[in-house]
Amino acid sequence: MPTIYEVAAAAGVSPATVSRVFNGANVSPEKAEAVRRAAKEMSFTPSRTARTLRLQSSEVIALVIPDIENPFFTALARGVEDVARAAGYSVVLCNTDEDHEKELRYLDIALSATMAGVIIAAAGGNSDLSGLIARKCPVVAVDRSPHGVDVDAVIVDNRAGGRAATQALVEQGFQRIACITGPSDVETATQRADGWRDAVTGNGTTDDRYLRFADFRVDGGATAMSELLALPEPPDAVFVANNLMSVGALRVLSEQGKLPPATGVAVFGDLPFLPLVPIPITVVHMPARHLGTTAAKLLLERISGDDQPARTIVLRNQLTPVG
Amino acid sequence: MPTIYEVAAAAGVSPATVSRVFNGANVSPEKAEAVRRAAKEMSFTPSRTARTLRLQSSEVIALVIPDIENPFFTALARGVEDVARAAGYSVVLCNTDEDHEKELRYLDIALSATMAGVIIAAAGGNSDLSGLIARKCPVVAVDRSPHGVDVDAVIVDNRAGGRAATQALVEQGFQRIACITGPSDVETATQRADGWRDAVTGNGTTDDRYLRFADFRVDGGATAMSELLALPEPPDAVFVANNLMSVGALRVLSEQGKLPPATGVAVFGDLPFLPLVPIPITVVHMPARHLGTTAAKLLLERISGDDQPARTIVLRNQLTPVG
DNA sequence: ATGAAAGCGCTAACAT
DNA sequence: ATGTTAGCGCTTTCAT
Repeated sequence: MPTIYEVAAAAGVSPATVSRVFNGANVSPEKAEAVRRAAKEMSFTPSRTARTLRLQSSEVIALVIPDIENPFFTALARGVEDVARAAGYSVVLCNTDEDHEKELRYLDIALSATMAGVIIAAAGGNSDLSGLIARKCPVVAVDRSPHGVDVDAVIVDNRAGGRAATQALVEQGFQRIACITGPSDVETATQRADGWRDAVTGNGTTDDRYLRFADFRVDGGATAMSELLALPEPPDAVFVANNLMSVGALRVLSEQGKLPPATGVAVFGDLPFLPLVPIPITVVHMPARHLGTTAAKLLLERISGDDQPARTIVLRNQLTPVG
Repeated sequence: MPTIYEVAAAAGVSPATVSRVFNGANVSPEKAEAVRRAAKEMSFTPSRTARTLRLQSSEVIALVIPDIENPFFTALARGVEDVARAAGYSVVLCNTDEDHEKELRYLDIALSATMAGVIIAAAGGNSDLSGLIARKCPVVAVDRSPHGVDVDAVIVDNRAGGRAATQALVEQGFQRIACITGPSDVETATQRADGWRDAVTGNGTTDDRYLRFADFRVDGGATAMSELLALPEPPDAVFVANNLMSVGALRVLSEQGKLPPATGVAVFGDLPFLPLVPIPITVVHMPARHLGTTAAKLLLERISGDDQPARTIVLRNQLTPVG
């Protein structure tokens, strides 16, 4: 790897001039040309590492998400990317797999690589953002807002969404509405379950027999659905708190010949790939991409020095019947 | 951000000693302890940037993929991650969106950030890996092997898979078997189409009316399927060359009431989320995760200095009837 | 076992 | 407009 020194020597100028050429500073056309030629000749690429060390900051932002296999998060990632790229930043994705160790490691990297900022959908439980915050590394939380930390957040109203979805089931006349939600240490999971509880209370099914904490993944949804159906008095409807679990739940319902409309189903989040045969399901649409673009915009503001108090932006999620 | 100098001062030792403590070199227990305490006190994190600059290499590897929203690539990513992590490396994902500019940018970053290596599923056309290769940055291609570059590659036999899938359709008695494949500048797309051609030749349908180049995405599959069905003499079966497009194609078939078994369908790649209602489809299983783990292992070997000639590993993809 | 010091490649004063 | 130089934070000889 050639350095600016070698390019400088080849072009007959000083290293500073080479640097200036690559950073758009004032350089006479002839020298600039000479530098560019020499650089091309040697196929010189400026070292980002050295630049980052010198500048104490880079143009890459980290996007930390708990499950890269969930289409919701990949759609969100696309949103982040588009906005970030347009502003000249690159995005690197870090998959934590809902695991705190991995998460911590990535945050550590972001910090010690002096990345420009991080957008994080926190793994379950209390994520430790204190390091980032202490070092004033711009952070914005997305989808899930970490407990007790004062950072920008872009979220949806999980409780209201859960309530609306469940309410739709109530209005459809179902009597025993179950709830399959995510891990109990993930905020969005409990909030959506709270929404469910809001709606079923007074409807006779406050009963926690009908509440299942799963893992936000396909198999977890399937297992929970099986358990519910095995109950002495099985539910006649179910509110599923995320997209992936709904795939599992529907699969089980299908196997047992109890697909909607035989069973009522409402889902928080969009089905990743619509079922081929139209099935009447209630869906709370998640503005995944929009969450991403919004978070990226907030982060960019922070990066450029915006110092106002932390903001929380709540995006609307729309209730739509599907099928 | 405290530096080793400040930690050294606080602990009453030299910077070199601090460095040694953090790198497992020989240091007396007392001093080591003092250093650790001071470091914790100041919540010191060694600068990876400085370390990378000094060492001229880091412990992160870049995984460059063309479509982060495709479950095939995310599964592959999981495979890479698991192997890399176990060896102490972190993986950052770079989404190129099948776009050469983005790809080039990420490769440039990998290089100028002196990453340990890169695993790449190249965007369509000829990816330029020359920079990486010239600088001896370890590279392994996965899923798609870039043209005319001599690098390790982990792939599947696309042509054989396409042939087998189509052959299954032939054996099921279909007469006019169409093919929906990916972009014509993506190797895997043309190879799978070649496999289709192998199988339909002699079956009367070599006719390119039945061949469609789409974009490897859901909508592309849907559009292509619509076009095919609008033909004067529409096909009675279709071989779809990737997972996402099959979702689109099946959707269109469903809308027109022509779902299998009315129409024959064979797919290269696993349906991301199986249809609820069992539908008889032939699937060429893609060992996505395995592609990832294998690529990661090859890369790790190269990183540790393995200098043998480039290898190409062809993984088996298994034909399975589904539904 | 420990310290002093050079240097990884770059940028930004400061000088000219 | 251009060159000189110090220094970003770390690792690693080379001494001791």
